[in-house]
Amino acid sequence: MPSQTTSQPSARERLLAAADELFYEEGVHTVGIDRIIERAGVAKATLYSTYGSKDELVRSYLTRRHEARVARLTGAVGQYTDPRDRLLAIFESLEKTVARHGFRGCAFVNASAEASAGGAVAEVSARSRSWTRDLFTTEAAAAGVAAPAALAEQLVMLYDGAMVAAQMDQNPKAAGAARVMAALLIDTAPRA
Amino acid sequence: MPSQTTSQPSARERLLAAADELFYEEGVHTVGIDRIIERAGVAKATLYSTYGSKDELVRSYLTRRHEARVARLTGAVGQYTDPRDRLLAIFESLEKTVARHGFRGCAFVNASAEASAGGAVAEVSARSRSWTRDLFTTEAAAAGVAAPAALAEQLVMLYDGAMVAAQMDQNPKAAGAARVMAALLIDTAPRA
DNA sequence: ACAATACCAGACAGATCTGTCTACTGTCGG
DNA sequence: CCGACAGTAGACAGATCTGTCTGGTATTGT
Repeated sequence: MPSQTTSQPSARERLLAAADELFYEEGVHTVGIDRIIERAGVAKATLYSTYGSKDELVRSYLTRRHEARVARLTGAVGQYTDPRDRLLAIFESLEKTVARHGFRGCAFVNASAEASAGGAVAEVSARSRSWTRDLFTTEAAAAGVAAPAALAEQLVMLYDGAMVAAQMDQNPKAAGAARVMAALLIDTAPRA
Repeated sequence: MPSQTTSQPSARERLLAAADELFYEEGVHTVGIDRIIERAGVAKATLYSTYGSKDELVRSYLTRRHEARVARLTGAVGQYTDPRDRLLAIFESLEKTVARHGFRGCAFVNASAEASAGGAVAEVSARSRSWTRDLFTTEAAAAGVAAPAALAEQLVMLYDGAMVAAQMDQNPKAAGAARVMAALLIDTAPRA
């Protein structure tokens, strides 16, 4: 049980918050352990007794990013009942995400760019992408389209493309353009 | 003038070829100078007398990638005369690209994920993306659409999204799905 | 009161990375 | 024939990175 007399969060949480900011802003490889413990205000030994290795901290960072995405998207989708609205809500949420100050693209794509093929990064990324695709597939099926998996594949591509455009071209309006394309695809998709 | 008595390419070209392979496969930050000179069969001093720094080698690597893209896409587009075919030819070319063994996503997106904001990577990436967007815009205008820049923005997003999907989901068929979506967008875009 | 726990500060080892420097080798033009 | 040049091999400096270890401090449960 961590001490909670002070109002500060536990060392574990401070470490994860510092890692989240620094890894996302500057890249997993660029940011060293020393930068993280300095920002977290935590001793190096505490990091290693808590997370064991940098690789495990990276895994926790991506897992946290995934959980944040799940919360964001399920919250957005849950605001509506109409299946078409629920699908478009994902893109509305994306519009807010890419407009946030400090947006720097998809954490999973970025981390995968610097990680080796079979490691923790690939594993968590695959899980997160699979969850996202399933969300699209479920909602597409609820919308009554004939091939929900195919529509989901298209919408995921728009989702990814919008994040790349927002990051690389510093153009947050890309997400709105993706939403418009998504509406077109949803409305022209053959129904069962 | 480099010596050409042997059939080997110059040290400069061997270095660039080695850097291209290794940087793309494993990431700019992960691959050290020693790995590159070892694969190129070149002395370390030669690398530094030729390129000056690792950063300049990275810039040359990305410039080479950009030139390859220009050659690939202009070649693909040039096979057709009908504006619609010329636009779709870009996606046909993409289908071949992502199906190639060792495809690992967009070199510019990947390099940007590990580079700082204002450096050589950002500069070359911006130039390449601008060229690509202009290609789409020019062809969209030739196709007679009312808002060629807007259609180009959409098509670039599909282009990026397909590369992300092909890389992250190991799904080369994503590029074909992007081509189908592109055709829909081109055909439904308002004409002038 | 006291042992366990959680944490901090920082030295340290060992590896690795970029970039420089020295010394040597082969080739070619004049 | 010889000086200029391009390149090789590898030692080296200096920085940085991960991970370990020592020693000290404060809080907590019993």
